[in-house]
Amino acid sequence: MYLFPHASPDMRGSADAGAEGPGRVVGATTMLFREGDSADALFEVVTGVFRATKVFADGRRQVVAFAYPGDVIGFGHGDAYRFDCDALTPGRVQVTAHSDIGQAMRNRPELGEKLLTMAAGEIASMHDLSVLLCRKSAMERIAGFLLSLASRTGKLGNEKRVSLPMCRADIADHLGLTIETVSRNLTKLKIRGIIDLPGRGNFVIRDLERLRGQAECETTVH
Amino acid sequence: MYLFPHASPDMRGSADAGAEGPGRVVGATTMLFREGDSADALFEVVTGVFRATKVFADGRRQVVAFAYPGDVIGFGHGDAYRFDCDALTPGRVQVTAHSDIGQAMRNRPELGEKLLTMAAGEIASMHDLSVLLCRKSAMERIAGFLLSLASRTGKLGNEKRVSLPMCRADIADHLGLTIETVSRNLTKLKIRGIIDLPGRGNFVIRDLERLRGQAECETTVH
DNA sequence: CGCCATTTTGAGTTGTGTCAACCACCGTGG
DNA sequence: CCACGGTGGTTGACACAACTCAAAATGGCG
Repeated sequence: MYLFPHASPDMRGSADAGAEGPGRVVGATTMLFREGDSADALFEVVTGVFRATKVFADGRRQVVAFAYPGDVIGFGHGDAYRFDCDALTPGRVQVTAHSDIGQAMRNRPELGEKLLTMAAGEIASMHDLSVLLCRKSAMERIAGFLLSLASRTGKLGNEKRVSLPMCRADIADHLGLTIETVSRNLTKLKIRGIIDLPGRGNFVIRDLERLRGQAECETTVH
Repeated sequence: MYLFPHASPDMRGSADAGAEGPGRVVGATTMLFREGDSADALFEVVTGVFRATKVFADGRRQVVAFAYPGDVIGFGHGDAYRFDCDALTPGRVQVTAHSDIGQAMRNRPELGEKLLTMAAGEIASMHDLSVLLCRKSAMERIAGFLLSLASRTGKLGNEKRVSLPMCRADIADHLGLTIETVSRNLTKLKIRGIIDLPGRGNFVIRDLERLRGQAECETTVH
């Protein structure tokens, strides 16, 4: 789910060292990069929410990840970026050129191991993500998604308003569902009193335990 | 799909340096490691086919990957392996202790970048895998799987017999389907004259172009 | 207030899963 | 050599979750 949930303090230190000033300020809908652009920098999200999207020839779209403060975007590409990335909200990103990272690694070989460990963690979480996408029901995916948003914004508790800056289409394309299915399941959670939907762009967890239950295994898949 | 399709010559060189002799010979069904075992080595497949499997508490099973000669297994774990790995056929693996890799990286900092590039490739291919699992129809997945097997065994052409060393359950658990769906779609491909199934453990591509067509976009998903 | 995009709701379809029976292959043992 | 049993694969009937198409409702904004 996260591009880089495992970013280690060392990594962030190196990013800080390589970046100039307080980071780049961007407005909502600003593109950080497009698929095919020369991949020459890492972006660490300082504030705001970003969206990584892959569009296929036949029009199918996959929102690869949403990136929150602390997440790092731009790793896991070759010479060129493999997907688009833009801002869902105004925000700020710390930019580090790839060349600076190579430099830092030559100076501090142990940094390489740190990065490698990070990458290993990322690979493991992608394995998990594959499994989840491939084997979970719509309700499990949506409940799990809401939980992950609450967790990442530090509001994993009852009665706290959590921001939902992405539209239904983004959620659908992230979870491999349609907007109708997303909407229906959100409504179902609301009717059951598990969440509340006070206007667009927000939700409230009313019953965390039951939401967790929905994320587990509502229906038997396989 | 591949655990390590991007293994660079340098990487393999280092593996050779660290391994003793011509590699370890294993029989079919030999376990290389189990989930939870202390993750202290990398395995590069020399001959044979290996299977990486993750089993969940609720019994759901995911075949994370099949590894063919040239693929490397054992990367992307933390201290402990995150899934089981066993041999589908008799084979041979080159073993390199993790400690030797750290050592080599300290001596040759550029090796770290190589490994990092490998890891980046792995992350990218996992992104792709997520997309495929999440958005492709059963037929697209199966046709794509057959194509990838043919490609990896160097038999990507018409009328060549390709080995299919894994059982239907393995294919199903790899592609996120049931054995019945796998079987039905294989039969459908056979009826249409696109493939042939001459006894267990093999298949033949009769019409490569049409198989590619099936892998693309048979039915509209989303 | 009125427009437009987004979201929700409804009705019907369909692909894939489930359950169950059947078949084919293959090694074993009489 | 053949009967047997077991494993793995195929086929069929049916159910249901999610998709598709369509229309109505809501919310934001000028």
